[in-house]
Amino acid sequence: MDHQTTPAPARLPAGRKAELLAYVAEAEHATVAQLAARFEVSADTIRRDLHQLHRRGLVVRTHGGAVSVDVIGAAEKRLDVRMQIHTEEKERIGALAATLVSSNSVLMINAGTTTLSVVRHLGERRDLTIATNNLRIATEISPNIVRDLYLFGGSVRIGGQATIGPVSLQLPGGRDLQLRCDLALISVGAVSAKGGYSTSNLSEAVMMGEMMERATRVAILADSSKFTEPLFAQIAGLDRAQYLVTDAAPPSELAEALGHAGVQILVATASGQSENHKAAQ
Amino acid sequence: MDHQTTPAPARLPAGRKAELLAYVAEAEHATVAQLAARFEVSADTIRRDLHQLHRRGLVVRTHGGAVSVDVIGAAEKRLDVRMQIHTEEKERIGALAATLVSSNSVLMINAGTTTLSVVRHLGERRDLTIATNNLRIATEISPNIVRDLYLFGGSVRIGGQATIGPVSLQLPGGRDLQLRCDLALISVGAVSAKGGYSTSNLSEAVMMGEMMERATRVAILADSSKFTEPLFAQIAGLDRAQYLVTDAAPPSELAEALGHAGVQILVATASGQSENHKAAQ
DNA sequence: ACAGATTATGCGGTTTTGTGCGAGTTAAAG
DNA sequence: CTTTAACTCGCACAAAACCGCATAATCTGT
Repeated sequence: MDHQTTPAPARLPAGRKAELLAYVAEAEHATVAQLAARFEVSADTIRRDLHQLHRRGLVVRTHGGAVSVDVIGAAEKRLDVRMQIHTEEKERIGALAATLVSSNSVLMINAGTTTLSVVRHLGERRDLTIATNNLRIATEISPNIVRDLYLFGGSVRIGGQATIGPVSLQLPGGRDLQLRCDLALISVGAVSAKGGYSTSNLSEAVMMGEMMERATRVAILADSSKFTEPLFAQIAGLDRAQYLVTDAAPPSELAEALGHAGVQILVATASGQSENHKAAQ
Repeated sequence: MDHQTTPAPARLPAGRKAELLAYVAEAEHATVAQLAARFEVSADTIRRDLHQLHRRGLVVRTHGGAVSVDVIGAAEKRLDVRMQIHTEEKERIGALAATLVSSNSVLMINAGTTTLSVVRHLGERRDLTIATNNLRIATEISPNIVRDLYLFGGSVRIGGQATIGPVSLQLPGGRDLQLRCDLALISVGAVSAKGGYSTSNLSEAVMMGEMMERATRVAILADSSKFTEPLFAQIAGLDRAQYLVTDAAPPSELAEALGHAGVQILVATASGQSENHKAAQ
C-alpha cells in the first residue's frame, strides 16, 4: 500500500483533512511526523487536524500519531464482548457522575456504556433504589449498594443489552404506577446548541425523555465526541438537565448555550489519576 | 497461532499496546520477556503497557506476564455455571425440551437454570419470538435464532438473574396488551400428585401461572429431585400442562396421577434418547 | 471592492509523556 | 534458606504535545 498518490501541493484544509482520514483509515495507523511530511505541512497542523477528527470520532488520537477507529474497534471487539469499549474517558465520566449520587436516593439510569461505568463507581453508596432499562446493570451491580432494582420491561434490543419500552412498572396488583426519581442519569448521542440532546434511535429517545420528565434532577453524560450536530431524534432541550458530565470542556458556543440554559458543566479531568492520557490503542 | 507478522518496525506506543493486547488475547498468556523481545522494547515498557491494559480491564496482570481476560472470563463462566448446579441431567432435560420447539413459534420461558439450558439447545431453530423474565436469556441467546425477544419488567430478584412482575408488556402507546404463546416452558420447584406444580416463591408462582394460562401448550421442566412433597405456593394442577420433561421416570403414584391428568411424560435418558411414556389410564 | 472579522498555519517557548537504566525490594523456585 | 527472576521506584533524556502569538489566507457585510 503505497501512498505516493499526490505530492499534495496547494489544497484546501478540509480536503486535506479528508485525505488524512483516508490515509489513516487505510494505513490503520500513522505518525504525526509521517503525515506532516506526506502533506507538506507542519506537525502542529497535523496535530490540530487529528484533534478535530478525534473529536468527531473518526479517528483515535494517540501519542505520536493516530490509529483508525476500525482497528481499535476490531481489536477490542474481538475480546471485549462483555465489557464494551470501556475507555479511560468513559471511566472518568462515570466516576465524576457517581459523585452526584447520594445514599438512599432513587435513580433512573438509561442504557449505554457510559452510564454503566457510573454504576461501577458507586462503591460507597448504600440503599439505592434504581430503575433502568439496562440489562447489564443487573449483573454488574454490587448487591450491597442497592436496596431495590427495577427493570423496565419491553423488547430487547438485539446486540444491545437494553430493553425498549415505556418507563413504567406494573407490579402484581394490576394498575400502573406513577414513578418519580431523585436523579436521572442519561447517556445521549449528541449535545448541540441548536438541537439540544439527541440520539439516533427514536424509541430510546422516548425512553430517555420520559426518564428525564420523572426526575427531580437530570444529569446528561456525554464524552466530548458527542459535541456534534444533532442526531435523528431530539430528546429534550438543553435546559431540561441540571448537569452535563463530560471529559473535556465543550466548544464555546455550546458552553454558552448550556450556561444560558442553567446547566452546570462538570468536566472529568485526567489529573485525578496519573493514568495514561487519551484513549490509547 | 503464528506471530511472525512483523518484527515491529518503529510503532506508535498506542499501536504497540493494541498489538500487545491482540497477542495476549490470541496466545491467552504471555511473559514479559517474551513480549519485550517480540516488540523490541525494554521489559519495563512492557510492564507499563500491561499495567495500563490491566487498569482498563482488558488483560489480567500476573507475575511474569499477563493472561487474556477471555481465559479467566471463561473460567469464571464455568464456575458460574457450576454454581448453578449445572448438572448433566439438566442439560439432557434442556436438549429434550428443545425438541418441542419449532421454528417460527412463540415461547414464554420462566426463570431458572433448567429453562436456560433449553435455550442453549435451540441452535437449529429460526425466527422465534420469546417472552421471558430471565435476564440470562438476553445475554446467552444467539441472535440468529430469535426474531423478537421481550423481557417482562419488574423488580429484579437479588442474586437471581430474573425479574418479578406481571406477565404483560406495555409497549409505547400506553395500553396493556393481551399476550398469547404457542408454548410455555416452566421450570418448577416440585411436582406432586396431591399438590400439582409448586414452588417456594409466591411471586414467581404467580408469574408461572400466568405464563401457563396464556399458552396453548405447556411443558413443565423438572428433574427427578423435584418429585417431592408440594412446596409453599401452588402454581397449578397437574392437568394444566401437556408435557413433563424430566430425567427419570417419576414414582408410580405420581406417574399415574400425571397420566390421569393427560400429561405426556418425556424422559431424557443418559443415552440421549427420549422414552415416551404415555401412562395408561 | 474594500475593511474588518474569522480561520488556518507556522514558530518559539514550556510542559507532558514515553522510554530506558540502575538500585533496592519482593515474590517464586530449588 | 538461598538464589534467581521479576517487580517497584526514582531519575534522566528525548520526543511529542500544548500554549500563546504573529502572520497569511479566506470569508463577510455594506
